[in-house]
Amino acid sequence: MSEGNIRIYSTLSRTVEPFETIEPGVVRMYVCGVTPYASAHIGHGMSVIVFDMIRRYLEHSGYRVRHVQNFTDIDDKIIDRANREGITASDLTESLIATWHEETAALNVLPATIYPQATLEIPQIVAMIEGLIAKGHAYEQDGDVYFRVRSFKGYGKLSRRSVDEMISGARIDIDERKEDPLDFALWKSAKPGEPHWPSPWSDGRPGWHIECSAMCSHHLDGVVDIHGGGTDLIFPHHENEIAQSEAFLGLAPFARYWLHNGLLQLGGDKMSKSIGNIVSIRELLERGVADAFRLMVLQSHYRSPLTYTEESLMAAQKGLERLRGAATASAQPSSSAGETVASELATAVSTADALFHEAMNDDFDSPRAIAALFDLGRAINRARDAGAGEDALSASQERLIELGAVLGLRLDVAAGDLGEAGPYIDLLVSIRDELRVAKQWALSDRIRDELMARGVEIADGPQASTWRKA
RNA sequence: GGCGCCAUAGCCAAGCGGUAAGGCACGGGUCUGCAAAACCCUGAUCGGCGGUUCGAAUCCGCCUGGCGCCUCCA
Repeated sequence: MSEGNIRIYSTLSRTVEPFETIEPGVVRMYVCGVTPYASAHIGHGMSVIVFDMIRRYLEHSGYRVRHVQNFTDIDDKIIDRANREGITASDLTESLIATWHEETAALNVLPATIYPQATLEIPQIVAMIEGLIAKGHAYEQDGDVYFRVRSFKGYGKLSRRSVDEMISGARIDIDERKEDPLDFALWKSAKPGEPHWPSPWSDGRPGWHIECSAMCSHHLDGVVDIHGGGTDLIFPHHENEIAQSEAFLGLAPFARYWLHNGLLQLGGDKMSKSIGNIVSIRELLERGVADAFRLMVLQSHYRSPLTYTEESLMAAQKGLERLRGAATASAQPSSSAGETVASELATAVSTADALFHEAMNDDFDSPRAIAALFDLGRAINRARDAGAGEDALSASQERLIELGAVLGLRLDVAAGDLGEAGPYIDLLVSIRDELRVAKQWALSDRIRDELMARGVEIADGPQASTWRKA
């Protein structure tokens, strides 16, 4: 295993650093989840796939991963949407959270260890705010509580900006109740009709940011190894989390490695709910291209932005089929290859294995790792064509499938799962084989074409034909 | 205005100091009754201009063109 050899780029240092965990063999990973107020789009899908890949590789490398992904299940947008639909905020969020679990599972994302929700952690949040007030890092004002940004000397270290420069940016709300325009809300008193929870300052709700600090402390013992999210969260969200957590805990760094995935672009712009250029995860699932989407995402480095196009999705689909073909192809009936073929294949396996791990250890370079998988796939096909035996072939295919699984790619798919149609297709194909022996080309071609039109692809072998779901 | 990122073959995309991975598409070939799949062959000097270096796609500067963030955002 590769534990101890991994290097990770951290946004905090802007450099690649050796990965060392707080506790040996255990990774505490906190990834910012969604605010469930609308259905999830493929940008969320990309992020969740990226961190799933990272988590899988860490586990593959021998670590135990405590993976926490939160839901920020109370905020203005949730309240607005719930009011418009005439349901409660929690009805809305519970429904969307349930859907989230279904959809991410369908994307082959491993479940996080814990999925905390802001509204179920109010006591921890209140306690943290009290602690911040006690230490002079926060203050109450008419039932609201604000974080005193200038009381935290490290403010701006993640996003690399200084408080004085931020002042000049004219987009900061001037709020008379704040001591300083940069201060941000930790607790907001409820307006009439809004959901609220009791606190020493008012019946109200937590501000954005504080829930993540509180849940991190509660579920991962304060400091974490990896803290992740999209690049759009660097400022203000993660900057504010650092301020809150480090001010509260009185130690730094609160997170050792800050990982940020590049954003998915659509039509040249960032896909965003507010712009409205959305492709939902559901659409992807309904089309049956979830695995192709994962391959598309992982064929680009996680830190780079990625533009989603139909063309690149289809290219990934073809690539996926290629890998699956190599992973599941059967040996030729007349396998009589010499030892040269077997030993060349064995060499290809160990080469691919080494390249794969080398790439993944280098800041999770999945594109390079996948290139090694394609190389292995070619070597397998080649060996099969050269008449490699079942044993040599299946050993290498197992390795290909295992490495694919480390990335969450399902390469070991059954040749054709069309449910109850299977036996009937088998029948048609075997009749067609007899027609072919009788050189009844017109009829056999017709069967092939008709099946193809119904999503079944036939491949003629030397002995018999095989079929698979196209 | 501030902070930051990016620009590699038709498209997507690795590499980040020693003479360009991989995928898709295209073309040629092998195999096949014809196909499909598979396999083989074929394509780039890395946005532009300077500089550093024995040597740069990789480092520095300038320019051009994109993009993200600056309190909604994975």
